[in-house]
Amino acid sequence: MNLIYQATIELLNESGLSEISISKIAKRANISSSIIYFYFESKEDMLIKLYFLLKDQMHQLMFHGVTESTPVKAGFENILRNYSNYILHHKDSFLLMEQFIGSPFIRKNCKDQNGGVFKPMYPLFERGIKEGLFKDLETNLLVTYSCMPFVEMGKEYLNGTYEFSSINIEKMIQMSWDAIKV
Amino acid sequence: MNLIYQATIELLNESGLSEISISKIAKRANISSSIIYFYFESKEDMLIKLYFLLKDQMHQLMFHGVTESTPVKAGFENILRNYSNYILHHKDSFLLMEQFIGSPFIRKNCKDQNGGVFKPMYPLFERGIKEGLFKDLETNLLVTYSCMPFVEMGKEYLNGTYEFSSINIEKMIQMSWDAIKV
DNA sequence: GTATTTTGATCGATCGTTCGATAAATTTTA
DNA sequence: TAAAATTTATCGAACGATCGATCAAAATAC
Repeated sequence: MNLIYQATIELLNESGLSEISISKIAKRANISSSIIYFYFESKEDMLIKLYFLLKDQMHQLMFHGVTESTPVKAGFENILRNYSNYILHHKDSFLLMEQFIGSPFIRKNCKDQNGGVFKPMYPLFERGIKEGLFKDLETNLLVTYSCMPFVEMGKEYLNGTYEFSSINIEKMIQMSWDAIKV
Repeated sequence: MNLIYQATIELLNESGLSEISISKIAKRANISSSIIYFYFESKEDMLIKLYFLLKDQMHQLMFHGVTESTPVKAGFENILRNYSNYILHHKDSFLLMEQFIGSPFIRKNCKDQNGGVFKPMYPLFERGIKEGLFKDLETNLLVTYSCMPFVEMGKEYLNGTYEFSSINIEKMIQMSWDAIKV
């Protein structure tokens, strides 16, 4: 099953949702195409399960070492550092998530994921607002100003137009903090 | 030709790149499928030309009323206001651009567009750095912190989870300015 | 009446999916 | 524990449908 996922990730990042097919996945994974229907109901079912798997993996990495009792500022910094490491060390997964998020395919089939992939960060930010650390604005606005620059600069890193060095990452964490602090 | 484009935009926003086909486009536009090959070399050729058309339209709207002699701060604010209006009044175009940008299809076929869709903003930001208004950082970093939150909140607006009111837009312009000012 | 635009028919290729046949692993029986 | 029965995993072949693309003929415009 991991063979199927891996081949799918590769092909999607190479050619995109428009070019993928069961036979191409099977050929890439060196398996028979029919076996995919032993593990999954359909092509769509497989893609959706892959999306949720990658999303869960990302969340696990993002919140590593951060609990409800972690101080807001430390949690904020750790999550952004974790997310940077995710971009650095799981490029395929990161790129594919971005492709999924931009496509109506996921929008249509995954009603659950309202609030986007950064939804699990909301409680931390709401704590930050309560403690008077963050501006008293909509939570999704604060999360967006904190996280989206990392997403975009991650793409530019994979594009070769930005360096994701420790120094640059700390610089960005500071900028994000400045954008939303009171 | 506009019939073709319009049908393509609709179908792409409804079902995505994975589900589109020449015959579906023709059926939606109430034309024969063969005529698409009179105007375009191939399906890919058509999609690429549509992408460039939408990108140019977006740029025209974004820079409306802004020239090289516009003061940096006024230019900055006007561009973000223009972009907000673009999101508000060209939802289909905005959504499709995001889908294109996330897909390897455009990455592969449009080498020209390095720097992303916000490339034309770079000169303004470089002026801002020279004038000592902006932090002396990489231009793409400044542009990202200014614009990407608008992209994300635009998606949340279309999602029904954020209001793109004048007040909120001005609030965001202020936040973007705060993030990158010295 | 020539040039431009549009069509319907049609091509081979590929699509997602199903099927029956088995190989491999596990469980049940005696 | 050996044999039999069942379950799980994999395959290649094949299905009708649709794919992107072509082309000669028809329609339209000038």
